[in-house]
Amino acid sequence: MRVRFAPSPTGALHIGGARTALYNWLLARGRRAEMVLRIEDTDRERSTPENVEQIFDALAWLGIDWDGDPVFQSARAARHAEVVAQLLAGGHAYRSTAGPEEVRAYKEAHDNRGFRGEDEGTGAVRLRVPDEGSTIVRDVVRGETAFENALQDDLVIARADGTPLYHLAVVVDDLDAGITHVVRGADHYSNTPKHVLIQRALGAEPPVYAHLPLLHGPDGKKLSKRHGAASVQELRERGYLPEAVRNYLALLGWGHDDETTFFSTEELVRLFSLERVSKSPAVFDEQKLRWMNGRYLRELEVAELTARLEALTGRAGLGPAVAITQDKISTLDEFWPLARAFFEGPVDDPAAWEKFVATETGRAALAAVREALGSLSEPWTADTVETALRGAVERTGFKAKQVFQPVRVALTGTTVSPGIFETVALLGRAESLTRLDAALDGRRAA
RNA sequence: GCCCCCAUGGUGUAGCGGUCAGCACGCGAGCCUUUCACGCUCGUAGGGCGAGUUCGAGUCUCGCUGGGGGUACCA
Repeated sequence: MRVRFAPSPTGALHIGGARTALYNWLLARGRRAEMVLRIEDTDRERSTPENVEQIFDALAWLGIDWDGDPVFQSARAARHAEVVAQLLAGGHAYRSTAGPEEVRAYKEAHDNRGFRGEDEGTGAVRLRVPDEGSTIVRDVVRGETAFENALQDDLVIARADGTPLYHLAVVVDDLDAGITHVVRGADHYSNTPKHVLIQRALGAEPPVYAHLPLLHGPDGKKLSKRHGAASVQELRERGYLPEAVRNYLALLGWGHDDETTFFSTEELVRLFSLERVSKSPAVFDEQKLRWMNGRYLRELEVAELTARLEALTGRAGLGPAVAITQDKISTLDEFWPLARAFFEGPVDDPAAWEKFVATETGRAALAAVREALGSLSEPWTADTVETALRGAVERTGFKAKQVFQPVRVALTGTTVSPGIFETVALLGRAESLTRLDAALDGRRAA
């Protein structure tokens, strides 16, 4: 068994393409079979080196590998030409100058039957499609469908200049590579009878086909940039974890049973089967990905999460901040907004300042806390800080919240931060007192 | 226009002729609580429509409607 993945080589690895890659990969790895990668672009207009590099990066990030060197369709032009010549010689194809106009006219004159041309010895190469019978497409997820040959046009397989067209190229490349299972998007379903027709003309047996349901955006339209993240590159930039993306993507169009939601990659490899792939299109729901990502993120060891965040932000020494923010974030890029105050001082949030610091209770609370913390020496930990702060609360007679929010704003500038005791503990005695004094002096962060 | 596919709550899905139609996200309420989250509890909401087959249909058949895909000398 051998599968192949052929990304659209436009640079971005779209989410739909990523899922197709994943399914192929799971299938191959689960069966100890091979997966080859092919760049389908007969003239390399789209597959620039930069674009191809981006695709490779995205696949690597997702943890999807393949066997052998990637195949560039453009490099196989000679082989394609050879097959075209063979088809011509065998009478399975002919040359015709008929263009779209002629085809339309023919169909109008023939009750919408498929276009049939004359061999003119010049022009584009068209495959001769039988007038009778039908072409059966067998698909693991969709069953069997019969396409009437009489309705199918004699399709162009090579341009007048001899360069091959997609339908011819895929079939030849799959054949030569010994591909046994073609797992691709359902947008190719209606094209499949063409491929089978070419295979028949070549005397070859069709591979096993599996057409995956398309992915849509929340509006039911084809998934695109308008819907937010549309490529795995964007997912990566937004701070999603590859393992979470893999898990989520696997579930878009496939399910194991009625209750399992979390699958390790090993489990996916073991359990995945084409037979359980659903037929109907799915909507990519970033909210659910987000939730799932948060679950994965919280399960990471602090050291591991720290390493990933340091790689992402290019900063070091994030560990302590990571430890107290881990259960508050669901994507990697939610970390910095919560942690920046530890490294860059309080942020400026006038509304928070007005509401909690520039008030009478706020100032009273801060003064009480300044005093309590001022007289607290070592050890300076979340526990000792808590004792001190709770003591201050008691002395003021305020509610805990009335004291803690002003402190939070004084120290971080905002009303949203990690736990207040942990925050004070991490900031340290000197810095905490400095920021408290600044607030008491009415000096707001700039 | 023609051809093909699809159809369970807002979303992803389970079911494979007899279930109180299950699970998860989301949403709502409550609990927890120093903010925001996390976590926990409860709740909300579903088989497009119409026929047929059957003792019995989300599950089988047909029609309709809706959505999607294809229909290039694009991939």
